Amino acid sequence: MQLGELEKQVLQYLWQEAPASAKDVFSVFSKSRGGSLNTIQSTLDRLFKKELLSREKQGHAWFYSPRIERRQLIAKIITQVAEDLAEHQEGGLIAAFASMSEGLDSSQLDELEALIEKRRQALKP
Amino acid sequence: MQLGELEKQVLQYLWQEAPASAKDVFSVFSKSRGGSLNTIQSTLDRLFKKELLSREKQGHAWFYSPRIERRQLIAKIITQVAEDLAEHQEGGLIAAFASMSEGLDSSQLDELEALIEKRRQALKP
DNA sequence: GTAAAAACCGATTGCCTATCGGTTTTTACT
DNA sequence: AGTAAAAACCGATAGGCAATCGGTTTTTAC
Repeated sequence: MQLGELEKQVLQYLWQEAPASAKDVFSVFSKSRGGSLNTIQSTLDRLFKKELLSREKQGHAWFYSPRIERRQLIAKIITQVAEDLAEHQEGGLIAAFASMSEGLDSSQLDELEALIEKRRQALKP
Repeated sequence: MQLGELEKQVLQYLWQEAPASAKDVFSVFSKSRGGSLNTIQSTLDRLFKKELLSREKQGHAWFYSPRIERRQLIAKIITQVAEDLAEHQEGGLIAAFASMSEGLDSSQLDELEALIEKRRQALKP
């Protein structure tokens, strides 16, 4: 899943504020970065075609919302990267964890253990 | 760090077998995928310019080796992805872990805990 | 010193994002 | 219903990067 810079920014915005129309997004982005409404529109369309956004007519205009949570997208991309580069017998997720764990310090390991515990609770019932 | 398909394959090869010359790599790749020696050469060159490979003259030809371990590269790319997409207050690494942990089952959590333990030992002094 | 090997250079193609002008379709109002 | 405004849609273009490879220069080995 390859994402351009503007696509990422638009996604970020929609995770924070959805649903939103092209015009809505444009009115926010035009201040900080200029550009035209059409650019935003085609970016939304590209994200829609990538199935990262859903859309729904509300009155006149399309309103877009993320189809996938931020974390799920991050996990998806990361898993893919790991699968692409890991040794072939290794599973993507565990390979990714193994790779990253080498950069953690003691307190981050604590945080990570807390995450594991949380996840175990979620799996419990 | 954006990598093309051939670049990834060449890296994979070099992690397994280094140092290697363009000709070495070519002789392996030409069988499975065809292409010309020059293509391999410019791919090695691109990876070299990206500082993912080092090279050294051995006799006549350049011999290339990875400058970075497989896991380090995976970790680097993953951290970058996470930083790009995480909420801005969140740290890249922990964000990445948090995202991925949601996809793990119980036995994978066990594996992960073993990794943490191993990492703790490594930090010990 | 010359022939072979390898490196280097430059051009081309193809894919994808970003950009935006212009046209068509839809909506809303009188 | 008829028209004006709004929005969507279409198509073209530019720019960046990987992949590809032909041709030229440099290096090496005998």
